[in-house]
Amino acid sequence: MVASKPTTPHVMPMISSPFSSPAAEPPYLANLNEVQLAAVKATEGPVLVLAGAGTGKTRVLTTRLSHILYQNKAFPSQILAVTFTNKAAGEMRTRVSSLLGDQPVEGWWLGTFHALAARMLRRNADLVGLTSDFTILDDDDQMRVLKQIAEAEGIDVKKSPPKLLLALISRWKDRGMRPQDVGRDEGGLAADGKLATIYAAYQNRLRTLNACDFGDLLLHMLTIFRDPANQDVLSGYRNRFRYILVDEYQDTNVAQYMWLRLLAQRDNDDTPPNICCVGDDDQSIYGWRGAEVGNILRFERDFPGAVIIRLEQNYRSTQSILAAASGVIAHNQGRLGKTLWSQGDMGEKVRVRLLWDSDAEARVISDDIEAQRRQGRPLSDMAVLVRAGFQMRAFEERFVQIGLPYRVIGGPRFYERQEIRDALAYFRVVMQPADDLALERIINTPKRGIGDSALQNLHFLARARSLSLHDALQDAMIDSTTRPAVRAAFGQMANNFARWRGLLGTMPHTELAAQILDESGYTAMWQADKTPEAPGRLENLRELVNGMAEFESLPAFLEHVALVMENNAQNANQDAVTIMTLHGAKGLEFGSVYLPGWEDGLFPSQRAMDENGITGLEEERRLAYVGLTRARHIAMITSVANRRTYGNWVQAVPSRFIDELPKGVIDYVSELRPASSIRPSAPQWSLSGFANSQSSSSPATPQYVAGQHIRHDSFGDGRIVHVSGQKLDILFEDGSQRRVMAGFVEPLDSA
DNA sequence: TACACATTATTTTTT
DNA sequence: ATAATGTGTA
Repeated sequence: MVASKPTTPHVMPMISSPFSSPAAEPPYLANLNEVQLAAVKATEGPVLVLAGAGTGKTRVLTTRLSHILYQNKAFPSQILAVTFTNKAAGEMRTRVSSLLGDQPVEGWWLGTFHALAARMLRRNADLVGLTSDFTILDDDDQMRVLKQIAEAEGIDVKKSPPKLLLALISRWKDRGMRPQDVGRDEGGLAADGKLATIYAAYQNRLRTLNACDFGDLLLHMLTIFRDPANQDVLSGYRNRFRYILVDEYQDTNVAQYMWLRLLAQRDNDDTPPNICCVGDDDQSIYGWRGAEVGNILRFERDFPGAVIIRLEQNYRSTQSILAAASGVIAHNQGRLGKTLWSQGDMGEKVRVRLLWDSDAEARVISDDIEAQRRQGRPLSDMAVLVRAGFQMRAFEERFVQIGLPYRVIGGPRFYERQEIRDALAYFRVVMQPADDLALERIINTPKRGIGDSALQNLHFLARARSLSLHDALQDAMIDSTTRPAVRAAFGQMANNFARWRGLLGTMPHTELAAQILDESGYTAMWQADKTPEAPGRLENLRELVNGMAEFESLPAFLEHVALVMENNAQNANQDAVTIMTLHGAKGLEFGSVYLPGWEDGLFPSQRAMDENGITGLEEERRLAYVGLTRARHIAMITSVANRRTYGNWVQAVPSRFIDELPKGVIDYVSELRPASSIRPSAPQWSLSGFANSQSSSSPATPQYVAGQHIRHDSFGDGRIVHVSGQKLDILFEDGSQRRVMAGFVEPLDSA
């Protein structure tokens, strides 16, 4: 096999270089293959690099950047490099520096879309009615604002949970739509059809709070860029960025795409922009978050004259793993199409294990991990990749039980812990008195005798005089209708905040932070707390203050917290198995990868299929592809016949993705025996659909045909749309389509 | 206001 | 099953 013809990059006239031109072929270009080299050297004009899994994408990206810098085509400050995660940004920074001989590269615009947009917005906040020290709200804050607004609009927050409203509004923002761009009735059924109104009210509220949510960072920049009155702002950035580089392009949403487009175009000039987007349509797994695969599929049309380079030689996985992954993803329609190939060994077949329940699953996987470890493989080179967070617990429990070191990625985040959020709220009020949300959070934490009614009173005062809650504290002190005890509490708060604010800049910010936590009584509150978590919380607070030392100032730290929601690497230097979600595993690789929970409904997720039909299913399939291609040598897929869901046992059917695996590269073993021999209490159901069990073990099971009406114990009545062996695809009356074993249903009509 | 008790939703995936 | 809410009583 041969790599796809390396498309010759078209040569553009060299732009004037800030430094003198270099001469010899730089050392960092060694060891790249032909296609990779082409991708690195095609620095001018629009380039799309389709990088299959394990084809050396990061290497190409970093080398390309080094190349631009090494050749003095641009100053670092003239490069815009967008990554998907902060971690990826960090990695890029380190690798480019090391390619350039360990020289730190300073001053380039490298970061996530959100981090970069925030940086721009801080400089131009006044153009959208904010000040440059605006607060970036996290999920929790957003939800609270939205809840207040929904309630004010008379919405039943039970029926339309703020979480859902927020998701819908975020989706609008992902598509670059402001309230005025949304039609009155576009909100659908949510919130009694008033979603558009709520959205508008929400945006107004954020502006009063001098706050932004994540989507706003981009949305506000779009608003600024598009206003002819701000042409100079846009021009400024356009002229600055000579080279634009985007990683994980398949996961960009519309707003991000438009932001890029605006930056890439030149004023009064049709010179094609030097924009390089790297991605893989087969690894697009964030559609639910507004990502548009269309962006990558449309690249050539968006950027005429674009060069497309395909990286197809895989350096990561064995032939078997690659074949398995390719076999699954081949079932998707509408791909750009790529053929991964590798010169590697066949390697071991991909193991597929059908097991009784989640305990067996955890046991089988942990046994294998220990076997690998005995063969000398480090635990850090192994990972359990789950579809959903709740699957993690079974593995944690098992690993604890047998004393296997592990680390969970993506669990509850440090900055989402209650005590951390409380502490941050104090800091936020100090920095940003208008931050009502933060003040509300801590106004009675620790208890100060400010209850619901006192808070309502304060709200009332604030609204009457158009003040922030913080400023209303002062008024309340002299307000005669306020009870004296409450008045005193308000007064003390106001004084405290004033004093702390006065101390800003007079002492190291870590010291100030510690002082705030002490003087507010917050630390004392946890010291007095006798619950078992209290010591841990105090420890976290200490860690928070220590962590601040790395930052220049309190605001710089708060910015970091808002945007860099990355997990603090717990026991990072310990040799441990990684447990994480499939989403979290994107971009990583491991020697051995364990893929549990391949059951229809869990993976592919029922919800994905119900909500987005075939599109949802295809995204799930891409997730399967991502999972498999994380593995270098060993991949093991497990599926379980019984899974505990919400506390009770639910039967499951092996994932349809298992059927899609090419038989030749699979080692398929079912450890299932007829149910009766293991669980006398289990219902009369047959496992004959599973491989290697004796078929026709239950002659009682009737034969079904498509079109037949059936009844299912838990899902109700439905109609069979498809029969494949003992597996039935049934469309239930609630509208959901599920795959269930024939043994679980009974016929309603005798067709 | 605070605590004990009852009820309820939770299971996608995250910058 | 569990954690997070809400409700009622002291």
